Amino acid sequence: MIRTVPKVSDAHREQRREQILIAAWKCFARNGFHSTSMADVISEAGLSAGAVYLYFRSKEEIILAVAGQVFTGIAGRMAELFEREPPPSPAEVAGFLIEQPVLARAQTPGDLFPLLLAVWAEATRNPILADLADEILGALRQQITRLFERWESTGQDLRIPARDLAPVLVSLVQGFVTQQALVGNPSPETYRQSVVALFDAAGLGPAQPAG
Amino acid sequence: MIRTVPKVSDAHREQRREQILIAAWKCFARNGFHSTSMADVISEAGLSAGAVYLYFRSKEEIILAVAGQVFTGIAGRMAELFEREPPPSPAEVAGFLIEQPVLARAQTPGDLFPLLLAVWAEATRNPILADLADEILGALRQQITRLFERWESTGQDLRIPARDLAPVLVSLVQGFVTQQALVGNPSPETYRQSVVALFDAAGLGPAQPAG
DNA sequence: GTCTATATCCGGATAGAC
DNA sequence: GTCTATCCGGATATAGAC
Repeated sequence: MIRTVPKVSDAHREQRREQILIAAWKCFARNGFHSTSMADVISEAGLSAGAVYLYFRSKEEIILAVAGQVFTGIAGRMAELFEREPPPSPAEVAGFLIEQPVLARAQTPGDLFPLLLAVWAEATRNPILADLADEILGALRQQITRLFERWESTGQDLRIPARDLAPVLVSLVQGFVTQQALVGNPSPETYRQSVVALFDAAGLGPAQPAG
Repeated sequence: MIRTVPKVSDAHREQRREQILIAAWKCFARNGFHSTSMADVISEAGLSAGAVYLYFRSKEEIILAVAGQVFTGIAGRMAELFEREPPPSPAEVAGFLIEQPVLARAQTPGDLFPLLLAVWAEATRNPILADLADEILGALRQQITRLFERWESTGQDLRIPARDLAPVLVSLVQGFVTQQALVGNPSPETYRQSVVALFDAAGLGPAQPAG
């Protein structure tokens, strides 16, 4: 006569975690990690303290989960670029990355960009996040480097070592995120256009003749 | 028979404030704003709580003072570029800004860059810092724009509106700061070289013929 | 002017009822 | 599994002696 444990278990558990992470995402985007209290997250999630602590051991654990999603979300859309034929030019890669800095959970970039700044700042202090940042940023650079090399292999001239140009391209995205978060401009369209024009002028655009 | 107030007053007062700000600078660079306690700052300054609160009303006030110095320090070295004759090319401006992101109080960039990320993140939440960021970033962009226009006036072709290219250049600096803070590379030399090469290739270098 | 000691508050995490 | 009430540590800011 042993009653079975409630059947909800697994799916329910995942759903609850998601619910909490979405709430935390919103709070962190609004107020950053440190000005957000557990009470804020709990209230936003519409749960109780006891419930939240059943799914996450600590605030730290929630921060790591959210920050991890933000980080990995950035590199997520890269695969698409590898499928293009012919291989995209550096100008195209740059334009793509600026257009789609992240999708992930954010509906509006207004939510995402300040959160990104918070994650970067936190990563300079939290060893676990620092490791993650190292891994993700390394992978992103490597993928960009490979895309450049593929483009070179079609007979184009990069003029700068692919390995060295990749961080420059990453900068263009990070700087855009930073300026958007700080002052709300330039617009993605204007900025993208300027960057693409710069790459075009440098002979790294789509329509450049080989050599 | 009224005793005069101690003569140290003014100079001493400034010196004490400096002492506290330097201590706060160090603490904030190490641990960020929110993980730094007043006890940390007080201990680093070698003073007592009572003394510190005599010169600053609150932790908030200290944060604002330090963040303000960090922000304004960035735009400080720009004047030098305006004195150069002939006007520097965009490549030269970019190279200069990457070399000298800030001098200010930081002995080593290792101290400065994480602090910069902390300030940027904080500015997305603190209205006073947000205003300051708006002001400083606006001024920086405008100065860069003017430098571009001066360069154009010597018969060079920028190909991109000066006003639109300025944020791109700012990005290249912000992205460098971010990547340095996160993973410690690329080196300033390598990065500067790549950026300058990109601008050169785009016809924005020092030795390009007019037209 | 400077120090020590402390009042006060706030936030994270838990215990135990239901 | 979930909620309420609460504990406890730590941090800011102050009071009062010297």
